[in-house]
Amino acid sequence: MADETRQRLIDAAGTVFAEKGYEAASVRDICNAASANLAAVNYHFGGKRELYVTAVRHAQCCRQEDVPFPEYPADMPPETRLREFIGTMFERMLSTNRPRWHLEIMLRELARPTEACAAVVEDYIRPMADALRTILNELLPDDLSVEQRWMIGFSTVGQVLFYYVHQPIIRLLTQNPEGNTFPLELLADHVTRFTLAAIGAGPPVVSRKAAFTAAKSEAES
Amino acid sequence: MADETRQRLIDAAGTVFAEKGYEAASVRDICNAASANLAAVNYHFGGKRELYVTAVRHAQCCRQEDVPFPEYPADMPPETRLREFIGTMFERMLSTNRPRWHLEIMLRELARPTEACAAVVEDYIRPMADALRTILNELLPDDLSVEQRWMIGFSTVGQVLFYYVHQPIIRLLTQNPEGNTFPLELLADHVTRFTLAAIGAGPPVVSRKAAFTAAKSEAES
Amino acid sequence: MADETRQRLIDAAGTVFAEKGYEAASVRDICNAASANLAAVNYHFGGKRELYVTAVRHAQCCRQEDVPFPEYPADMPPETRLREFIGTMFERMLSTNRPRWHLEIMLRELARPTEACAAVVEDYIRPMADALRTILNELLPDDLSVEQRWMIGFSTVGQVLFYYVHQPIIRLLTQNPEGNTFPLELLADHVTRFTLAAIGAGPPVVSRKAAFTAAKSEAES
Amino acid sequence: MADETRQRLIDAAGTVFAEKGYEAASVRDICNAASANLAAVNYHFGGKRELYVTAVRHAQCCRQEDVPFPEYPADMPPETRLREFIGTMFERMLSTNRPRWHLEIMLRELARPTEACAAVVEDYIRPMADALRTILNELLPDDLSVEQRWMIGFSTVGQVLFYYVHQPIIRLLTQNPEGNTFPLELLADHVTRFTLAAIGAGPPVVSRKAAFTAAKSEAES
DNA sequence: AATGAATGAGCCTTCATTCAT
DNA sequence: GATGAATGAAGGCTCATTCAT
Repeated sequence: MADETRQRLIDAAGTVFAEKGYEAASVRDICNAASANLAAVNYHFGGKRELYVTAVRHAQCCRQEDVPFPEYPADMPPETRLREFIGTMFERMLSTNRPRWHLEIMLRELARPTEACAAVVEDYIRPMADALRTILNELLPDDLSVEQRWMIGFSTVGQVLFYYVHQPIIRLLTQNPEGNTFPLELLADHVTRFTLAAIGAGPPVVSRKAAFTAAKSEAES
Repeated sequence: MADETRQRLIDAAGTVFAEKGYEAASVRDICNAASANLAAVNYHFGGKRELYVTAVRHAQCCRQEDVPFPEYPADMPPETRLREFIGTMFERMLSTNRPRWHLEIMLRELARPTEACAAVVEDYIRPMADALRTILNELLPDDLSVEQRWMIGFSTVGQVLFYYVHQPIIRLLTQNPEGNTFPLELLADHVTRFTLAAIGAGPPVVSRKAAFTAAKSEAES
Repeated sequence: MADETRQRLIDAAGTVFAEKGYEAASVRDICNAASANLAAVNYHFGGKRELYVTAVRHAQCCRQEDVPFPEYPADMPPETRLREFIGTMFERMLSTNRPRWHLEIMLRELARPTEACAAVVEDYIRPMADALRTILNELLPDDLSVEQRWMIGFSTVGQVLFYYVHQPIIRLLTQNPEGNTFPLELLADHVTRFTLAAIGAGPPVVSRKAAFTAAKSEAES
Repeated sequence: MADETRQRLIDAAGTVFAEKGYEAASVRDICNAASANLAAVNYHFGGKRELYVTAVRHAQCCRQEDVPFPEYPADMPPETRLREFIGTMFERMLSTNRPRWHLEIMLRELARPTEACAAVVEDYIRPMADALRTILNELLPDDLSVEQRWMIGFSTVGQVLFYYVHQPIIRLLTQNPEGNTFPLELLADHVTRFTLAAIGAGPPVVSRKAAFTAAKSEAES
């Protein structure tokens, strides 16, 4: 019963924190949502802040289990692995199968970090970053500087995250007030091709010979 | 004196709201920061919420004046104009000349929209989106679907925004706890080249013939 | 213009005070209702309290002018004059011709007296009491004590006031939620006859030989 | 301890509300008077308004228990029962044995009804009205209209209530600034006799043959 | 003479927390 | 171990009032 209440509290906290943010969420709401006593939060966790940290930690654990990064076969080409990686990221973020709050609360944390942030980065983000770096290293020349590698990685995940973090703007801009504007697979394909082309590991995202070719030709002539 | 207090209040509100977020910011703090009376907020704006909206509106006005988009000469090639556009975005976001809160408060708004969001999008974001689209249209073939155009645009600005929104993660990941890890010009160059290469309008960001070439060769053989 | 604003302020104050009571009425509401500046109340009257007193004073003046007590012809029998007196009281109170607040504000004052009360009693109530006493004195024997005279007077006006002060209860009790349950003339007739009968100056309000007669007869037999 | 604080709060609220009225009474005052925490009101009652309603409800319960209407013996003549009824009313209202606020708060409610009023009327007033009607029915002929019965009842209780509601005027008029001007028993006797005489169920309140008799004689002659 | 700006005190309410049981 | 009662601090807001113009 003890752990049961504790767990209900964490789940409720996640939902409420994710929806309203840390400050606007009240322990009353959380306890009501968890059908728990008002004092239970302080009893089980010591306070609101600690409950928040616990909820964030819990979220990241769950998220990792939910949509784990695939184990790539040794012979899978890096382009395909990049596609898998990006596809998994999108799925983690935009998939509506699982409770949204697991991700929401983490991204909230990442955009406006609190004491729980460092742990999230180390336990959740850095593994992802490492996985991406491993893939990219296979696609990139060896003589790149560390900064360049970071920037290429950021350009990659920046594209993905944009669709999550700025979903509201996308909806307003495209005047598509409901639902995910673009199918997940389409997005994953696009970002993969965009990235591969940018690093010279694939064809441009647009089929026609574009301005660059023309410009280069001009310069050559 | 009338407008003076009002303005001091807006500035203080911006700072505090940007730093703590809407909920955690207290009218008392704002009034103290503005050396104004506690009741001044209600007198001048009608309430906390209205002050917030006013501050957001003010931020977007200022930001537009601070770092206006340049008027491009008619004969400037679109590649250069894209570089200018991205450079201006980075400057707007990461430049430390002006009070940070102007941008902070807007991005906060865009990630977690309130009633002030729609106005920001229409007045501030959409013009930027239009400017970008105009540039990209010159670089892209005519037969692209609307969705593809949006996605390419999002891939472009997504890279830029990542450096602002996820600054905390970048610092933690690169273990560079202070300052902007990368010089603005470097970032702008990178994103421009990344984007141009992705749409076939420029060379890859990495000089060496990368995996793609190899893969293509394999495929050709 | 000065006096004009002043007068508008008094009228608005009367309405608002009558409707909400002294505490619940705000100078803001009053100034808005009077289309006057927020500071006008303090400028013209010195403060909220003084405005209230002024409004009460004004109300009592107007009320007296509105429905003045008639000048009785010398030969009018006291029974008729009592009927006139009671009729005038009812008219003053329940007549809907004039703005209600003139009376409302005064009765509010009388039930829960403030500093304005004494003036109202002396200028408005006492003359009425004197008029009533004069009438009753003609109907009553000379050897009555002062207390008895007061009590008879109170029994008379108590009946009248009940219909005003406790109008809400009357509506609830008689389950007649709207309007004045009884016509003014009917009420005035009833109270007059009730009073006259009580002091032995008229027949009982009920025609039939009632219990008293029977009881007396029994006692006599 | 739980109910203890609650009760102290109700008592204090009653006193303060009765003295100052709903608006002018502050939760702070009430909590201080009850030696309770400022937040206790919201904790126990949910808010100021609810505390007020609770206090009114409590007042009416207590008042009924304090001075219950007597059970009349079957053979008690209706005149005596009327006297008992009026005496009880006066006792309920003017008796100084019990805290004044029980009644004050109820009469405040009845003169200026809020949401608590309907309950007071149904639970407290209507039983009294029924009791009075039962008594009067025995004294009145059967062919009276409903309106006439109501008016006679109102004339009766109007006399009684006048002494309570308009106590301040009575003191000012009779220039007797302190205490109850008239002994309760005297008042009850007076009102009873006044009423009985009015409905022809008793002798006039004044012994001497009054104007009516004279007038009647004149008319007869 | 009259007003827009500003003030400080006070309002009710909600908060996270603590404590006795 | 777990909870209902109670707390003190702080919240946003409205108030009547004052002041400089």
